[in-house]
Amino acid sequence: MTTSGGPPTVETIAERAGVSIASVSRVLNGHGARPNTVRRVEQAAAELGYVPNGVARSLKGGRTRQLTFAMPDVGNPAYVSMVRQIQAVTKPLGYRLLLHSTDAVAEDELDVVRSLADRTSDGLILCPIRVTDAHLEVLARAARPVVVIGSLPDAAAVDSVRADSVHGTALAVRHLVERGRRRIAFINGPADTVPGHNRALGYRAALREAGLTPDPGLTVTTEFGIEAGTRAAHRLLQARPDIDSVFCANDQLALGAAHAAHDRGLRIPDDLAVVGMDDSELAMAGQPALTSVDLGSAERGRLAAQMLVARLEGGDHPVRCETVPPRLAVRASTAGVRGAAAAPGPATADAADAGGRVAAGSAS
Amino acid sequence: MTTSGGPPTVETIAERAGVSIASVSRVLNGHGARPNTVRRVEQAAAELGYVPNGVARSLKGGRTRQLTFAMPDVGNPAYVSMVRQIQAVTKPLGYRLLLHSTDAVAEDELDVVRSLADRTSDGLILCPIRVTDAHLEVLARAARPVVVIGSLPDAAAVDSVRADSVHGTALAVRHLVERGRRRIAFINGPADTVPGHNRALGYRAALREAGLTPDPGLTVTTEFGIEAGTRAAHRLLQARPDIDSVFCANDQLALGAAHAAHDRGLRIPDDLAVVGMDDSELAMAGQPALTSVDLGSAERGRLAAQMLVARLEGGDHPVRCETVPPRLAVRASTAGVRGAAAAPGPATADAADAGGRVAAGSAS
DNA sequence: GATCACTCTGTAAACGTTTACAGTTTGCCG
DNA sequence: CGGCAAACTGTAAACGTTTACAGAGTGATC
Repeated sequence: MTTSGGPPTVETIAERAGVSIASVSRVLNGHGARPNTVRRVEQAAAELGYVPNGVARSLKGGRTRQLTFAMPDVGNPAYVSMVRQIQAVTKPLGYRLLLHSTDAVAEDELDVVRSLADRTSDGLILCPIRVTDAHLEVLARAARPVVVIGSLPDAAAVDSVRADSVHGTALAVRHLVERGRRRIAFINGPADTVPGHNRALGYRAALREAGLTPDPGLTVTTEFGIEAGTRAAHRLLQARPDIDSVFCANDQLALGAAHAAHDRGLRIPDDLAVVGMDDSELAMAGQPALTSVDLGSAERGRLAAQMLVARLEGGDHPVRCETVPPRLAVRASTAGVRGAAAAPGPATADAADAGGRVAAGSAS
Repeated sequence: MTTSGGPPTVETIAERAGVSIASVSRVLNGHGARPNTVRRVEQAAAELGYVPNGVARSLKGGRTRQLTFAMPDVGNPAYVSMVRQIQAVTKPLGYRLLLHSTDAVAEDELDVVRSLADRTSDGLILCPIRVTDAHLEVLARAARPVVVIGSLPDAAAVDSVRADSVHGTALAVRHLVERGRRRIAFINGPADTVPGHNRALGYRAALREAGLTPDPGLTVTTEFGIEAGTRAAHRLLQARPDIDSVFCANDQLALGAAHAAHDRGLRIPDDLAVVGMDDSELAMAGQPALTSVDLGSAERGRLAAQMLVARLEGGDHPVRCETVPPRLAVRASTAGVRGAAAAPGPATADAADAGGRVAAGSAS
């Protein structure tokens, strides 16, 4: 007999039901058959516990119903929340999700895009650490649709979703100004990255907008990490004890800064207001809880997934480039008004609770 | 011409190189050919940018080189560190990783196992929320190798890796006892889970082992979360102000408890020692940093991946069931010796720094 | 009862690869 | 230069599915 050891196939079912493999396929895909045929095929399939081979299906159908998400670091909470949202969009649609950690090496990023040519994945969501010319070249030839999370030159014919670090930073600085702070320090992450550069831009712009002169002595850059934040804050506070607030490039740094303040006997927010970035769980871990800029990681993931699916299932449409507006989660670390000189508009003291309310920010 | 619009295939290459598709395949897989043939095929492939179709390969080869990792929640740091380790093991071996979030619904877990029959994945690492009879049944029929991260009945013929919550908890309690604490409270997570139950077991056992009588009034259970921890700790400290230390079922609860202590003007570790569990970044977020039990999430992920790969590539071997021993990361939240009556051995005061040193625990 | 339209079914090809087998070439040796 | 072994090459089948096409069956209608 042809139906030997292995798992059942259409052929096994066909034999058992006494029909052809075409009928088996049709019944199983609901393409219409005589009731009698339907019954026999379904019974045979049920008895043998038949499950169609997905690989064969993919080969015939020309698509795998698999999507790939490639990002620098699985551990980073920002990417974790992207994964969660991507799942939320794609799982109900029956897509499987392949996870690829590039470990922040550019060549690995290029390889992921190139490997789309092996037809293993129907589409890709890519978070490049930095976009080089090589990226653009490879993206232009990509064998499958790609959505990039990050900034791309306008010329690139690739869908993308970007955060807005400039306005996100400005949002934080403006908030501190409204709370009456004037000597606003800035602990930045590595400055040689696009977001790092943009944060510096937003910081200076927002200060000037508020009529304040950016003071180079109030900015330090450091690698990311809680302890790095503590060290940087100590350095700042040592050199410039007059600082009344600090904005940090992520929540790790902010929490570290809060620790430093505590070590020095400074009270938050009375003596030092602290604002972080990412609105991760670490912001809630502060005591008091930290105000934090949410650059919309979750939203970016959701959007990217939707755009990719639209590319796959919808017809043709022009290249999309979306910018997710930053939001500010206001918490106790910036509560209270020290000086009211700044904001002549309606008082903002009612926003001083720790409830984590959120204010929309502007997008470019 | 047969080579039309689509991407190049072996046939396209064969035509261009003037050889048969068999030769193309052989050259590309290094199975030996005349130098002249090799040269022509390689040139043709390079010129056309040929990439073999992975789906067709999988169909012919009977394996996809894809593995699936299924867990309840992508956001949970414990699973995140598992993902990272699994990647670390499988990526160098050329496996792709499919991520499946079951959202903690049992039926979804069963479906993942069942869907192994579609041949889309070569193997599965499953983290079930709880193992039911239905799980065992489905696992017994699994079409591909499965490694379960979690506890399985001995009878199950499935590879598994388990944590040891009992000894992990005991490790924490013993540490507190050594530090001179006597009224050791316990904030547990949901008690109707296997780990929740095991923690309760370990807690009582370790107390008795130290000659202390477990006091039901010193244990509370709550859902997980920082704020839940704060509330639970307030309740405990209100009712029993004599408490001198608290062990919490995860770092969120521990951090919340630390906040509560701070609110009440208690100093850590002097007035209240705090120990958490999972050794996540939150433990470092405490001020002072929190001592925490590491149940070995990373190690479990690594082991599970290795076991799965061994099952796939190695020959047959008996079912393995590994238990990962817990470790204690000692930090400042348990520093200092208040009473020396407990540990008559060498003083342990040198472990009182915040350096996060790690002590091995016992495994069953 | 013959014709027709219609539905259902089976055969075979296709997706793109690898590989068993048989056939061809090559080089070597006597 | 003939014979032989070894190395290489091509044809065809196989993996398991879906589907175009043609053929067979069904029922309705005249």
